[in-house]
Amino acid sequence: MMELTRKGEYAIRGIVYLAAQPPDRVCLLSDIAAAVDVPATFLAKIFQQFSKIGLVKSYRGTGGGFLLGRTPEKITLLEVVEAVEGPIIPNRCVVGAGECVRDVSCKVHPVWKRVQGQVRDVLAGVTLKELSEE
Amino acid sequence: MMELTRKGEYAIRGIVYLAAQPPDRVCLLSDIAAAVDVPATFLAKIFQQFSKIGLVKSYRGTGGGFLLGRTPEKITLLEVVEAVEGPIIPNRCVVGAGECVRDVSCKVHPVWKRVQGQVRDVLAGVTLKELSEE
DNA sequence: CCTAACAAGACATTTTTTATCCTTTTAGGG
DNA sequence: CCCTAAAAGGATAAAAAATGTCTTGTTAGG
Ligand code: SF4
Ligand code: SF4
Repeated sequence: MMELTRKGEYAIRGIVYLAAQPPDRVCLLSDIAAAVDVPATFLAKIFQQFSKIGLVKSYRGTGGGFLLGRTPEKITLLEVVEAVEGPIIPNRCVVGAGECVRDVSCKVHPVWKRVQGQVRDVLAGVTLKELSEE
Repeated sequence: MMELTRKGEYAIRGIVYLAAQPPDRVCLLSDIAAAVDVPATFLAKIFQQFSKIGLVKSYRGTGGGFLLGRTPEKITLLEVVEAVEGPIIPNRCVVGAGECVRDVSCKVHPVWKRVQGQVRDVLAGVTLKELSEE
């Protein structure tokens, strides 16, 4: 239960690698993939998701590649994870009202809310800066 | 990410229902299943898992059924969840050393440890007693 | 020995994960 | 203007996990 998928793990490895590079070094996807040992085609999909929400900037054509969208200290692990895995949902009832008919009186419901909060807090408390320093 | 499966949700609903019954009322699986709206055959599998580790006691034959293995205040939500979902594993590297070749120097690794700890703490802090009181 | 009830294992279906491939778009350089 | 580099996007496929069903076996009571 509660396991990060490979996609999530790959996403983190990829963007942490990017964060560890000199600030304006444009990185090729193929280089990142090789460095962090992830299938290049799969990492491509991941970085496309990053790109759409501005976590990374992408440049096409010769001399193209990827750059971090913001400075590493402004990107949290929570953002990275949620970018590819979607929101942190320990149980479907935390999505919103109406997901479960029992949620009004359910005693378990608030527990999942608490779990969600704790996980989010931990992940939001870590930035790419800390993760990329050696 | 991090979503409880139906199995886990069903497990909780089933055992919370059992905890809400009078202490020595033997409950039929079919009754529990109907009460908590879970497919009876699926719930059977779940209760078999509970039974193996003593979370519930089972009796076969006429007049048989299920009883809670311990008093509700001695059973935590963590036990229930782990009984059917396995241990709380936010990322495979928290399973143990050697799961990931990078774990020695990895900065992300301790974050997952922290997540694991927080989730376990929340779930371990809730007992069936609290969940079954109205 | 007949019936009630759980146990156990095999099987089937659906969904999710984990990719791969192909075509398109964008950009730079000669 | 073409050629090449590189990312974007979409379709597809294989593998794994989740979700559930079915059949048969076991245990106990009457
Ligand atoms: S925890 Fe309660 S509210 Fe949430 S899905 Fe389960 S029954 Fe519904
Ligand atoms: S977080 Fe680090 S140690 Fe854990 S699986 Fe990822 S790379 Fe390996």
